[in-house]
Parts: sequence; C-alpha cells; structure tokens
Amino acid sequence: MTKPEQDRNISSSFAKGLAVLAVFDAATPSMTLAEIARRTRQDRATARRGALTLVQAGYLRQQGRMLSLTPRVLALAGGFLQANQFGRRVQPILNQHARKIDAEVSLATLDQGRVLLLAQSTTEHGPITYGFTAGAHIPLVHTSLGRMLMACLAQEEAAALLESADIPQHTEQSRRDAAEILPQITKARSQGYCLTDSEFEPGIIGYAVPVSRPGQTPVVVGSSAPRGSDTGKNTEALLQALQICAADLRQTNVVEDL
Amino acid sequence: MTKPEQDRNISSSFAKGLAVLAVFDAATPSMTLAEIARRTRQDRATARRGALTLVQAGYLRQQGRMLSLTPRVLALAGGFLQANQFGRRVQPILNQHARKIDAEVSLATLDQGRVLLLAQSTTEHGPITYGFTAGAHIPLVHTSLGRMLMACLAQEEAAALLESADIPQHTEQSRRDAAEILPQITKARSQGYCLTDSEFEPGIIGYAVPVSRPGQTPVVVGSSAPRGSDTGKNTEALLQALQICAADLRQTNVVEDL
DNA sequence: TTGACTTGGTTCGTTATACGTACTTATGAT
DNA sequence: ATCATAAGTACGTATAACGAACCAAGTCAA
Repeated sequence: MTKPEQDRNISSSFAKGLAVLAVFDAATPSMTLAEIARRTRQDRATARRGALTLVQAGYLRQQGRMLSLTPRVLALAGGFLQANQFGRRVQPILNQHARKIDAEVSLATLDQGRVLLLAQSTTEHGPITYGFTAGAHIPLVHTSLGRMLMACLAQEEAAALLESADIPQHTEQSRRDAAEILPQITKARSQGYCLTDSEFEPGIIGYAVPVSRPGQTPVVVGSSAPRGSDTGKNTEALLQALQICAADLRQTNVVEDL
Repeated sequence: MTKPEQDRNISSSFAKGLAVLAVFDAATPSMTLAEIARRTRQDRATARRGALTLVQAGYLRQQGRMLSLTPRVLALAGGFLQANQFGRRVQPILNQHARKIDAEVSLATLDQGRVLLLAQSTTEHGPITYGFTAGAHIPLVHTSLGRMLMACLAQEEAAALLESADIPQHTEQSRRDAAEILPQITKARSQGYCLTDSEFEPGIIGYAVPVSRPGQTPVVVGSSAPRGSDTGKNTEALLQALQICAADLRQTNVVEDL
C-alpha cells in the first residue's frame, strides 16, 4: 500500500502512551479521558488504554473521572537529576550566587522549542518569585532566558525557531514583531548576554548569560530584578555575577552533555 | 489456553516501554541495550524497541552504545510540581523553616515501598547536604523520614513493608533486626515524631514528623543535624520547628491528595 | 593465534494485541 | 423532559509487537 514505511524499530503503542503522559502539563494538571483523547488526537479507546496503563503503572491516579499525575513521575526526573549531580554540584552553585546578588537564579535549556527550567536557586531573599520549578516550561520569546537560549543557536536556527513560535502579549511592552525580536537575539549572541525589560512582567528586568559552549546543547543561567533607580549600576554587577556563576557551572562539567 | 486473562484495557507494550524508562535511576544513570534488557527482564529485541522509541520521543539519548536520560524527563515532573503548586506554596515553607533551624528540611512520601523525596529546602546554611534532589529515593529503614512514613501506615502494613524491605548496614549503628526496628516505628506513631541516631550517617541525628493526616497518603517532613553537646535542647527546638512546618504545609492543602 | 562470550543490529513468520467502530450506560446541564 | 458530553463494553480485523535465529563486531582468556 501507500503506507509510510512504518519503522519496525519503534513501538507505536508505546509512543502513543508516552504522548498521553506528556499532555499533563502545568496548564492542564488533571483531565478527563475525553480531554486526553482530544489533546493527543488519539481515538478515545486508544487514549483510554494508555491512561489506564499509566494508572496501573502508578504514574496516573484516577479520582472520579479526573486523571492526574502522581508523585511517581518525580522518580523519573530524579534519575536525571542524580545522574547529573544536580543536588551536589549544580544547586549549591546556583544558591551561592543567588545569595550574593539577592535574587533568584535559574538554569534553563531548550526542549522542543520551549524553555525548560532545569534548576533554580531557592533562597528566600529574592524579591520576586514566579512559582516556577524545575521542569517548568517558561515563555520563549519574551524572557531573557529564552532569548539567550535562541542566541546560542545558529542565526538561521534561531530565526526558524522564532518564526514557528507563537508570540503572546504578556505586557504592553512585549514586542510582538519577530522582525523586531530577531535583532535582539543577534545582539545577545554577539555581546554574550541578554537583557529584557518588562516584556514578561511589567517593571521587571531579565538578565541571562550562556553556560554552554558554542555548539553544545544550549544552556543558560538568568535572573531578574525590578527596575530601580540604580538600575544601570546593578545591571553591571548582576551580569558579572551571572558570568561567574556560568563559569563555575562550566567547571563542573555537568552541563557538558545535556 | 491457560492464558492469565490479559486485560484488554491495558497496553502491555506501553507498560513494557515504561519499565525501560524506569530502570534509569541514580544507581545506573546510563546503560547499554543489553543491560536494559537484563534489568527489565525483557527480550533484547523488545527492550531495544522500547529504548529506541524513547530516543525518538526525546526522553533518552544515545551516545555510543550508552543510553541515558535527557532533560525532557524533567518536563514530566514539572507537570506534577506545577499542578500541586510546589514552587509557590511548598518550597517557600520549606525554605523558611530551614533558615530558622539552620538545616536542610525535606518533604517525602512513599512510592512503591521506597522513600521518595518530593522537595527539599535549598538554603546554603545547612552543615550537611547529601546531594539528594526531588525525585530521589532514599533509604527506608534507617532514616527518620522512612521510619516516620512507615509509622503513618497501619501497624500491619508497616510490618509487612518492613518485612519485605532489605536492610542494609549503612553504619555500625544501623539496626539490622526487623524485630528491633518495628518497635521504633510503633513508638514514632504514638509519639508523633521519629528520631534516628547514626543509623544512616555516623554522628548524624535524623528528625521527622508527619504532615499527612491519618488515612491519607503518608507524607512527612524531616531534617537532620550532627549530634552535639546541646543535643537534648536542640532536639526539642528542632522537633517543634518541624511540627510548625508540617502544620503550615497542611494548611496549604497541597498534600491533601498525593 | 584460537575460541568462548557479549553486544548490537537485522530479518521474518507467527500470533498476540492494539485498534477503532458501534453500542450502551452514566452524568450533567438547560 | 431533551440534548450533549463522558465513560464503559464488546468484538472483528488488521497490524504491529514478539522472539527466535541469524550475522557482524568487539572483548577477553588461554
């Protein structure tokens, strides 16, 4: 037939099941079977089998007709975090610098065109907290982390990614034109850091610098602070602190291969 | 035939694939195909299909003949953490009390008979850090967290769990006899807290108190500190702080249903 | 060197199994 | 009541997962 040569090395049922697990994100923490089927574009019966299998495996729990994730999914992430020594090597560095600059410091990478938060300092001092956690997806085009990540890519890749991304309007200052944003990315790449001003949260300036070396999987660290009177002076200090943080992280070699 | 009546609602291929994903834990962060097959007790060809599917889905990466987890698994955990407001509600509470008592505070639950770390304060002050992260499995029988978790179960359940658990010898002080440990659990249940002394790390005292209400899924918070001259006085203060921490967590209602 | 062993990859016939349609039974809102 | 949506059940069919058998390449010991 005109069948697209189904790869015998790939288990399609497994792939479909994984898709079911993956639809549970921050936006939709608990869903009905019908909803899962719709979002995964799977047949209801198929989605149901996948979901019930996940329930039996302990990754989903069913209360009434709603399905939601169980803590067991954390164990999957735990494997990654432990393997890469996040607890022992990464987190201390983030915390140390966070305390120094008195603001939250975040480590992020790209995951299927979205910004994936890998780790985050969790000292209490920071004036702002968005409530993000490791594993959270954050906006791509209007955050310093996202733009710096795109700047880690080659120009064409960044342009393509930006093109395919949707551009929401978080604040009045959010730039909405890709033609206006791309130069910002180019600039970030050449100067080695990225600043955003009020494009995600009004009055908040975002700072980000790269951690990964050119060619590697993009990884960046960033922070944010409210715009104040001494912003100019602070910017200098913050960026410098982030650069040191990035250097410390590079030395651990844990971000070598993500 | 004598077939064990395979449930038509469960996708066995999917379940097998999940098993492949789950073998990647802290002990074995990267494995070969043959190793995966052995540990999952699957046919080599079957394990290979599962692993390749995971690679294609982006959860595993292949370098040479070694397979390891990608950061994408964090996104799965992120769904759970965001859904339960860990970043916004849980983490701040843990940090706050950690700072007060100047030690790491951990939140844990039971997952298939093992202790699963849900979250952890990450202030830098604490004198000791084991490098555990959210999603890590920690010892069950020789930690205060583990024993307090067992104490949250009914006596028979706890006994059964203890019976089935293996009892390693982390230190010279590690009690190795279940008949000696069970009373400790009973005691923890009746007095509402649990202490362990040097059974996991020499010279370290572990403290834990329950968070969940009786009947709910067991959840506990705990901390640890080196044994000092003023231990007795500290114990009082630490336990009290943990109790308050637990009460604060209860008020958030986020641990209601895990 | 040889030989025994492990690993990764491929092929392929068989059969188990996942699929999806169709139908029935809840649930809930208007 | 009706209409709409969700969940559960059943089953015939097509397919896709299975695992045995195979080859090739590497590893280690004798």
